[in-house]
Amino acid sequence: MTRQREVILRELRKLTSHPTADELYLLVREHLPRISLGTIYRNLEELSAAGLIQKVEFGGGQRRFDGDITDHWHVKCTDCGRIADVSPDPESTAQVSLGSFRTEFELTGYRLELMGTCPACQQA
Amino acid sequence: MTRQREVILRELRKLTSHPTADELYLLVREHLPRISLGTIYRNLEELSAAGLIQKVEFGGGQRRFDGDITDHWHVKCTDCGRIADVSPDPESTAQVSLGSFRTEFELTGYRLELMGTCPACQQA
DNA sequence: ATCGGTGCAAAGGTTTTGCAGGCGG
DNA sequence: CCGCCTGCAAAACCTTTGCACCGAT
Repeated sequence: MTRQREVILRELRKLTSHPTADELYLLVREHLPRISLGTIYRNLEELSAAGLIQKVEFGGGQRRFDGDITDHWHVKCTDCGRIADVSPDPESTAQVSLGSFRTEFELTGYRLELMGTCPACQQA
Repeated sequence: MTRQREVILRELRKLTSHPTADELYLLVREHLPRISLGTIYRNLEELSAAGLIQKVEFGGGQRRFDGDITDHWHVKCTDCGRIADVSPDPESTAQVSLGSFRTEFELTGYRLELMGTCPACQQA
């Protein structure tokens, strides 16, 4: 755990905004002005592999990262692109059960991405 | 509906392999040798906007396209990367119901991507 | 002294776009 | 004749990688 990795993890955990590598780069640079974008990417990859953070890969856009590794889903606003968390209550976690799909694949996981309109865009 | 668009749509509908733009480019070029990759992308975008085809955007990889627009999901093999269809039977469609998520977003849709091991990779 | 991690810069791969020309209406 | 669509090429964009250097063990 280098200084760089430590700061990246700390800054990411401060946020609930699911930043891109580039957005995080700008934030981390305030603490480590000489850090490079390559280092950001390398460490985000490491942290993700170590299970300390989560990659959020909505199709079409660029990769985003989430410091919250508790079980939850994401919803993306189709108007402004903002991504928010959706907490998994007992009712909704029960909804996706890998056992009940008809396929010859041996299922190991899934990604559920919700789409909708955020409160701000609903008013506009 | 130009000749180019027509051929692209026809070739895509022939396949169940969820090709990338580039893979489709190679196929379409056998019929229209002078077509450009830019035209492929432009038309796939148009066709998708018109609801005639479907974009399949698994996170992390490159964009894929599906000529089958009936309601179904996709499963990606985590070993070989192959993408297959999962037919939605009455049992599994009932599993995802937008009404039961706890969020302030007004939900309009979702994307469910399954991950697993395909029959071929299970043996290997 | 060694080794992993870093900064920097360049490369890489995919997708988008500007532009002039062509085709159909 | 007009306007849309094309082919071509360049640009744009995000991410990865090679390399020399540094810092800590």
